[in-house]
Amino acid sequence: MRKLPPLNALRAFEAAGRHLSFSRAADELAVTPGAISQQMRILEDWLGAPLFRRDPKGLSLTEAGQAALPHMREGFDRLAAGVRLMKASDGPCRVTVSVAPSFASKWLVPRLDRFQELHPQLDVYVHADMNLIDFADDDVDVAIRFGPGGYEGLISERLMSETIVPVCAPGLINGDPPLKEPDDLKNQTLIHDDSNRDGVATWAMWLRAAGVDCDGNRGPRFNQSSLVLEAAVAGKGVALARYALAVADLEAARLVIPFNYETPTDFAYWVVYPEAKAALPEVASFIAWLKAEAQEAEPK
Amino acid sequence: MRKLPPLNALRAFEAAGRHLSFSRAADELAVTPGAISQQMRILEDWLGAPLFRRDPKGLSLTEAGQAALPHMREGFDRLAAGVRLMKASDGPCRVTVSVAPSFASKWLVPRLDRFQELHPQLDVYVHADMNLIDFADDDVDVAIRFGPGGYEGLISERLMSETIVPVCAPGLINGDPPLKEPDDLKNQTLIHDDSNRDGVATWAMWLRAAGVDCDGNRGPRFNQSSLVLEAAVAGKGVALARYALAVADLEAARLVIPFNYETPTDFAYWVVYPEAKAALPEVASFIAWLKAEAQEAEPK
DNA sequence: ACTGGCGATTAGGTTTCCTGATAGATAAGG
DNA sequence: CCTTATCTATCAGGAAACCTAATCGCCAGT
Repeated sequence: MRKLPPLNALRAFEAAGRHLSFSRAADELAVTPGAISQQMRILEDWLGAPLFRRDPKGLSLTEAGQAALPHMREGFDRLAAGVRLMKASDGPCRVTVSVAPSFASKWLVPRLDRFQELHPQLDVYVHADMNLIDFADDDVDVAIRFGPGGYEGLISERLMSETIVPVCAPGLINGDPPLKEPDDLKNQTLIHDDSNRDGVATWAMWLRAAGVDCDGNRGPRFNQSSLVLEAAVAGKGVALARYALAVADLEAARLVIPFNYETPTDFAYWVVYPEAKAALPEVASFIAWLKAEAQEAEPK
Repeated sequence: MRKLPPLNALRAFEAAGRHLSFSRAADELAVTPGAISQQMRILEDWLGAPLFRRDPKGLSLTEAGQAALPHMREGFDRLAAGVRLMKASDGPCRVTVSVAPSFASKWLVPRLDRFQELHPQLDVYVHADMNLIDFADDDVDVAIRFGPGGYEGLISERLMSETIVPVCAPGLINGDPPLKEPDDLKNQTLIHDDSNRDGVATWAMWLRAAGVDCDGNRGPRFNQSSLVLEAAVAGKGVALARYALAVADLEAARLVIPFNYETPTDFAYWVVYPEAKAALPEVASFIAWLKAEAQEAEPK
């Protein structure tokens, strides 16, 4: 016989432990901080053991709390997934996907209508955001991320790998000055992408690898890859682009690769989602479609 | 932002769905049936969809309810596992194992002191029961079962395979009448084990396979394998035994195998437990130990 | 037709939970 | 040093959730 403490106290603990703050937990659950404080006292009394250390400088979890927190998260995730299954919902239902703005505009959105065709009853809500999202906070079903993979407590499935290529507007190739070989980059404006985290090629790295002796820090910088590409399309200079993002512009001849000097990267695109979300048919459909699209796009 | 219905209603649903009876759910949760009924109404109102079909002939789940139920079970399992982790408990803690009485007495209990040596701080509670148990109802962490495997919604790991052999007290071999070959069984008392489900060799099946023409239904019957073995030790006749259960008596020469005619069976011993239980260190230790012991015992 | 088992329903009481106010403690800023 | 902001703890009172007890209707098996 399963004996559980008051369930609301568990939910409060899950939120408080995740935020490491009673106030933010209270905010999330739409109650006052006092309520959370009381619930935690009740829970700790029930257990006979403390869950939080109330240090003057902030809250932290005891070992017991630390150990239990992931299970609480996973447990409530499961319940939430179950609840969504209950809402029979012959009506339209929604999949929310969190994705970086550039990947959304350059890769995902152009393909979305194909998903709509396959699943007319499903609405996709694209939540474009630079930051990693918290699946418990925001109402996000699945995320697409570019990085090294291996996201803690979540299922990560590799979508596609990526390579870095230089791109520019076609006019620059035979312009004045011309752009025929890497050394010509010394005379070009370099456009920089600051959105990439460590581990992805920068101009400085690329130039060094290509043997071009030149300061790779000149030129305009953008914090979104899509802006970088649009600047390149507008002929503002030469950019280092992630191939998957540039491919549409390359195929439309709005961009060209001046010289083929690919830099593969260990980073890849990943679909990331909490285990419990896979139980929702609409989410499962979307993930399956994503993987199929990526498969098709991958061989280039 | 995760929006959940009243958690108590979900718990009530999980119990009601599992029992397919409001009364039994009420019993389990120690409330009145009316309370369950109300909770279900609240939940269905909240969802805007029915979860149960109230047929005159009994309760059944709607499709939505059916789909959601396993998630509720799993969700509460996770929460329960988390709660157990909270109770830091440097004190002694307990692993409850459900096992058939014969296997308990003939295999598990003789080895338990070795587990105690390895984990002195852990207490093992052996819950011997013929029936399959319900992990949610009873407070059982892990079960050992003899059968075909593949238990729904639970993790099943194969412990060891099994073979069926005839056994008897040593004195019967050269007794009067003697017991030298299968045909001599016509003159012996056959002891029957009724505890085995379909698919495990009976005397009738064994005699037919061995080409002995004889009615295999004579003789005393027991509903527990351990009683069968003890009758054989006492010289009451010849029994068909599961090797794993008889091995201790064979090694001690209280029993012998009159002629080697093994019958392998597709059934095997399995450790079975809910996924969430694996998170508990004491349960994980016990399962690991079980598998190691079985490994050692298996080669015979 | 009677009886027992099961679920639905209602009114009313009990427990749980939350609020709002208050206090203490800390850190940043003037 | 004092102010302000932020955070948690605590308490009393009230709101909301929850449960009981009693009753009804329905069916099945005496």
